[in-house]
Order: sequence, then structure tokens, then C-alpha cells
Amino acid sequence: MSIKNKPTNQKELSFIEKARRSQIVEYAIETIAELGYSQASLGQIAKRAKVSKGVISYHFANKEELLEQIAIEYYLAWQAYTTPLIEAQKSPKEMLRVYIESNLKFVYKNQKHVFAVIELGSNLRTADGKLRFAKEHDETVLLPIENILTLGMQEGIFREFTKQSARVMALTIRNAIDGFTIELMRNSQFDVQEYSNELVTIFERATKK
Amino acid sequence: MSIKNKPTNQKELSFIEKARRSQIVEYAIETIAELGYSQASLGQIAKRAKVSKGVISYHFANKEELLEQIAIEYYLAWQAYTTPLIEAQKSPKEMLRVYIESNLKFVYKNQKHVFAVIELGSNLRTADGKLRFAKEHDETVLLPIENILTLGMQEGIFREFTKQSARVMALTIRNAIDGFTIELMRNSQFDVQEYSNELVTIFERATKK
Amino acid sequence: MSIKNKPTNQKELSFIEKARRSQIVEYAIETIAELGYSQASLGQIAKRAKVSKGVISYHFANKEELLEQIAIEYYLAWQAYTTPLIEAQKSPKEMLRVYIESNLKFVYKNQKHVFAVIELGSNLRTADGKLRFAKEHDETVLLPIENILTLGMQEGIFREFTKQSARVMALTIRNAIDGFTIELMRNSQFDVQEYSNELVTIFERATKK
Amino acid sequence: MSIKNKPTNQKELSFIEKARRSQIVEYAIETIAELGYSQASLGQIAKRAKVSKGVISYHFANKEELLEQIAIEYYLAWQAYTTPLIEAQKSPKEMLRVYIESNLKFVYKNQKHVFAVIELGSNLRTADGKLRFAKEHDETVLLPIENILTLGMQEGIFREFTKQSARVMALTIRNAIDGFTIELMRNSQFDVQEYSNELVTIFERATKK
DNA sequence: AATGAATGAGAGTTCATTCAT
DNA sequence: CATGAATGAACTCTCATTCAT
Repeated sequence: MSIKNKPTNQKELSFIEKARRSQIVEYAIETIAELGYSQASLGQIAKRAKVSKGVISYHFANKEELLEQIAIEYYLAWQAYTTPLIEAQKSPKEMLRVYIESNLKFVYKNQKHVFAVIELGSNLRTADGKLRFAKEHDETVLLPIENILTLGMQEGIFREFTKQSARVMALTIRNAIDGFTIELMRNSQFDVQEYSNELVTIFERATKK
Repeated sequence: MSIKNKPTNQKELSFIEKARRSQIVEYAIETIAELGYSQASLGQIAKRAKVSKGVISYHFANKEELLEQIAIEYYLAWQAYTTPLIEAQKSPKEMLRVYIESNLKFVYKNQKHVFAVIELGSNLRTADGKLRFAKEHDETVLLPIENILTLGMQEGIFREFTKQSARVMALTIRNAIDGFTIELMRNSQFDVQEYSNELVTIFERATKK
Repeated sequence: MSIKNKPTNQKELSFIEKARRSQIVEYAIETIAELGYSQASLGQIAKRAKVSKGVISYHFANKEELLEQIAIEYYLAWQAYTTPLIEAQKSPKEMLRVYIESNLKFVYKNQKHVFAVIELGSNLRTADGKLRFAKEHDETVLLPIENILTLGMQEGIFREFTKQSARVMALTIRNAIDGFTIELMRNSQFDVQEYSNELVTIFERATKK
Repeated sequence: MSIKNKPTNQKELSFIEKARRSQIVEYAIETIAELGYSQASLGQIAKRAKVSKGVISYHFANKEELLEQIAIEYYLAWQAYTTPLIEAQKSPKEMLRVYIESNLKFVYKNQKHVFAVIELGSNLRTADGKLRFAKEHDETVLLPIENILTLGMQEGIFREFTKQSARVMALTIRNAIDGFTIELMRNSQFDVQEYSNELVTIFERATKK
């Protein structure tokens, strides 16, 4: 029962319906992880879910809604996991360390999901050709890092950052984390803890006064 | 005059034929830059090149060969530009700085081409579902950075790196550079020199003893 | 309680069941009036009726039966309304006038229903591709007009008609009435009385001795 | 080579391309005549044309364009045939007679095409649910009849008509002609000449002073 | 008596590829 | 050399129908 069929808002989706959608989302993630964004057709997703293609159309208005749901579920789970850990820290330096560590741990535990969202981030476009999640990504993912940097600078723990240089720093940190996801999916035999320690080292050095 | 039509090796391609292929490659880059990998059909490429789709099939055995040619031309141009500059440096520290600077300059001057190759790197897959350029990318792009790091370590200029940690460092540097390309394509108003300086600062701090 | 579920004849349909079917028929008419025959899916009908698609399948053996029911209810209501009025007239001329007037009045009062039946008449086909209601339409709708014409001819009030020319006359009259329905649905600002008078004028002139 | 692929205007379509489109239009007409509007899928059309569905998509941007082409070709042929005959007449009475006769002759010679256009007229809708050809039909088909009526009235040959009553008259005449097409398609054994004479009789009586 | 879930066929459309000219 | 034409498979999406609950 897609939004199209139920024009009321999402809150009215039944518990069972939510669960069914989540199951399909799970298979969609699986499919993207296995075949990549451009080969992940509804047919392939349905095949993995062992249902007919029609089932997906029944639960989602269209493919776009399904793909967006992947991102929505991701952001919710990601924030629920990382934000409390980061906010529990006292100093910006600790916050940065925990940001990196919690993110890598989250990635490790949700490899396929994170990979799928990265694929969507770089491939899913709106009708006018623009990347669908560009803006959301900036606001949800980059801003928190920039805030930590600003805080550390104000407290005199981090070096000076202009608005521009803070953005470069944030991008570099985020790219390093996403890069770990890609490596994981390639079956590189990386140890999370090790990778985590390395990134912490790199960015503590890069930010300290 | 595709490989299919001329089963002899590439050296036999006439000068004119090479030029024609290069022109088509140029439009393919243009198309990927504009529409992204998954919307870049042969039809769209042909449209931009103002030729029929058949022309592309005539000059390339199939779509894959065309896309691979984009990467081949990229690697040649990239190496021709960056390698001499890097090798002209005396110390590993200078080499790292010039690696970053020359790469960002190259990206700036070849935005669309670099962007296209990044798209291919994360999307183009072989029949068995594996990323087509994964191995080449490691050997061509990551190894040189790792070599600089090893050299700097041996000379006592850089801190200690294990094989694993050097790989993490190299990946982080490379991801930072590719991230600049993405930002450029998004029309972020970044200044190359400024971005370059920031990355140099970050990675000099991250590598120094 | 479809025919399929109750293989006995229709007379056994309970009062409640009949009412339920009538409600669904009403929404089917609504839907055809709004979207036209080819867009009037069971889903759209169910949506307007605020029930699930399954309900329709429960009460009707299949879509065809539902659509036929629209026509059945129409013919019953149409005959109940027009026949007494026409038969109350003494002369064929009066009968023809009242035929036109009562039909236009009926159309005006049942715009959507009449429109839906016209849509069905020209679109609903049997498995072998023939129009489903062609024969019924001839016998139920055209014959009465032809009878009036024959009567008027026998009484020396109307001009001579052969079997063929009476059929042409009947068709022309009927097409004029159906045409009024179409115009009404297009929101043409026609006055029923005016349209009625015009048609009476036209066909009194066309039939008189 | 559809309009979509060739964004230049229609005048640039080659002679061969025009011919090919016309052939496909011919099969589309055939299909609508046989199956009716709502069963006339691209698959059925392609089947009759003995080509793949892709061929139709190659020559027409979409199904809508193909269907519109049916109407375009119809209007051109219809006007080319009927207009000169009608304009050659001296009196409005003769014009009306020739209008009916030439239209019925045209219908007889182009049964399937005319039938297809009638189907499109009553079924093809725009995205907002309105009948696609309603306005064109009024202007192209009804107006000329109204003009004849007005002329006849001014010359004192026809009875008085208000704007509204002229429209009713025009609609009635047109519906009678379209009705003939439907009868022909039903294989009714009507003689064109006879049907023609009947309609002329009806409408000469209906219009005369 | 009704529903929500699922199906599978078929719709229109896109696209890489082939090939006669 | 290049084209226009055609193919056929795969795509997303719609829909009438079935059925367990």
C-alpha cells in the first residue's frame, strides 16, 4: 500500500505495512550492494526478495520512493547511533575522535546499508539532473563536523579555521569515512579498530593547535 | 574501425581513426559530466556529438570499450602531467605537497574528464559484478602515494607507517582529491589554490614526524 | 456475493446485497464520467467508493459484470421513465415529440449515468472484439423509434418510410439525443428546454408528410 | 526518427521517414478499427505491422504522437476532399447537400480511418483528463456547418437560426454523419447513396424556410 | 462481508547493438 | 565512413484478479 494508494501521510502506515516496507528496503540494499546502483532493477530486487515485481509497486509508489526510503532509514539509524555518543563527550577533541570512531563502527555494522546510501548519493538524480541528496547530505552530514571544528577553535583547542577551510576539513573527514565503506565492500582485509585509529591520528594532527 | 572489425592490435589504428575515437571520447565525458553515469546512454552521447549512434558502434566494439577509453586517456594525461612534477622534487615532503598541488591543478583543468573517471570507477562493473577499475586504481593511483610515504619514513622525515597505515593514509589523500572534483562539479565556489593549501596543511601535519 | 459465488440466479440476491451492488455501480458511473472508459480502473472506482478493490471483486464476478450492471440499471430506469410518458400520447407526432423531450429530460437528470452508458456502448467489447451492447441497443433503443415512425406513416401523419429509411431516421434521432449528453458533459452551456425544442423542430419537419 | 530524437521541426522529416510514419499510422488505424481504442496497444499495432514495438518508438516520440498523427492525416485528407466540393456550390442549400454527400462518400472510402478518429475523439485525453480533440473538432468540423447555416439564413433560403440553434443543428448533422461511420463498421448493409439521400432529405426539411 | 497482500500479464518506453545501404 | 532503420531484451509501472484471514 504505497503512499499513492494511501494519500494520507506516512504516520498512518500500519505496523505490518511498515515492517513489509522495511523488508523490501532490506532487499533493495542487498541488491545495490551486490550489483551497484545502475544494475539494481526492481526485477533484481524482487528476485532477491523472492516476490513478484508487482509487490514492490504495491508497497511503494515508485522506484524513487523505495530508494529514498533506503536513505531515510539510514539517516535515522545513523543519527540514533552516533549523535548520543558524540554529544556525551566534553571536549571538541574527544567529540572529533568519537565522531570518527562511532562512524566507522556504524559503517562496519551496516556495511551494505551505508554502501547503498553512498551509491544513491552519487547516482540518484532528480528530473532536472541534479543529485537528489546533495543538499540533505551537506546539512545532515557536513554541518555537524563543521560545528565540532568551530567549537574546538573557539575553545582554543583546534587551530584557526575560516568558513572555507572548515568545510574542506569536514569534507576530508567525511570522504575518509565513506572511503572506508568502499574498502570494506571490496573485501579489503581492514580491521575497523586499526582503520579507526589511523583516521583519528590523521585528523587529530590535522586539527590540533 | 573497432577492435571487432580490426582484430589486430591497437597500434594499427590510423591517425585519423585515433582522432575520431578521441572526439567521441570527449563527448562521452561531456555526457557523463552532465547526466551522470547511469543516464549517459549512447544515444545521449551521439546527440551531443551530433552523429548517429551507429558511428559510436563503428568506432568502438561496444559501450564498455568506449568507457574504458575514457579511463585510458585519463590515466595517460594524468601521469604525463603529474609524474614529472612530483619526480622533480627532492624531498618526500615536497613530493607529497606537489602530489596534492599538481593533482588539484590537473583536476581543475580537466574537471569533466576527472569527474567522468570517478563515475566510471564507482559504477562500471564487469560481467561478474566487480568494479572494473578497482585493481588498476590501486596500482596506478594509490601505490605512488604509498611510495612517497615509505620514502619519507625511510628518510626519517615522516612518522612511522605500517603497510596498512600507509594504505589508509594514501586512501585518505586520494579521497580528499577526488572529493575536490565532486565539489567542483557541484559548482561549489571553491578556489583551487585555497583548497590546495588546506589539503597540503592537513596532510603535512598528518605525516610529519 | 458475486454470481460466481452464488451460481443460482439473480433473484436470490438479498436486498442488502442488491443495495451494495447499486452503490458500487454508482461509483463506477462516477468514475467513468470523470475519467472516461479507458481510465476507469477498478482501483479508481474503489478509491471513489472508499473501499478496497477486493470488495468489488466480492460483489461482482469480474469487471465486465460490473460494467454490464451499469447498463442494466440504466435501461430499467430509462424505460421506467420514458415509456409511460410516450405511451400516454395519442398521436405519433405527439409520441415523437414526447420521445425527444422525455429523453432529453432523462439525460439532464442522469447525465453521468447516460454518459457512462454511451462510453460503454462504444467501448465495451466481448472477447471476440465485437461491441458488447450493439444488439441490445438496436432492439431496445432504435426499435421503439422505428415503431413510432411506422405508426405515423400508417396513420398518414408522417411521410413514407422504407425499412431502411426508418432506420436512418431512428439513428439520426438517437444520435442527436446522445450528442446532447456529450455536450452536457463538456459543460457546454446548453439549456435543456432550448435543445429539446430545437430537436423537436428538426424532427417534426423531417418526418411530417 | 521521432520528433524527440530529431528536435528540429517536422518539415525536416525525410520523404522516406514520412512514408514510414504513414505506414505505421495505417496499421494503427487498422488496429483501432479492429480492437477499439482501449485495446489498441503498441504491441497489437506492431504485431499487425509485423515489426517490433521498438520500431514504433523509433518513429514516434510516444504513443500519443502516433495517435495524434492519425487525426492530423485525417483532417488534411478530409479537408482536401470535402472543402473544394462544397465551395464549388452556389447556394447554401446546395452546399449543405454537398456537405452531407461528400462527407458520406469520404466516410465510405475511408471507413477505418474515420472510425479511428471518432474513437480518438471520444477517448484520447490529455493529462488533465480533458478530451484531447474537443476544441479542434469544434473549430474544424462544426464551424463550417454553422457558416453554411448562417449564410443560408442571410440569403433568406434557410429559416431563422440563433447562435445556439445553429449549433444544435450543426451538431445534429455531424452526429448523423459520424453515426453512419459507426453503422458501416458494424457491417450494417447500408447503401451510401441511400443513406446520403435520407440525410439530405432530413436536413433540407429541417433547414428550409 | 470485507480487507490487504500478492500475483502475473501486459502496458509504454529505453537502449545497446546489428546491419544493409 | 557513416547512417538510418530495426531489433529484442530489459526496464518501470498498472491492473484485474485471487485468496488467506
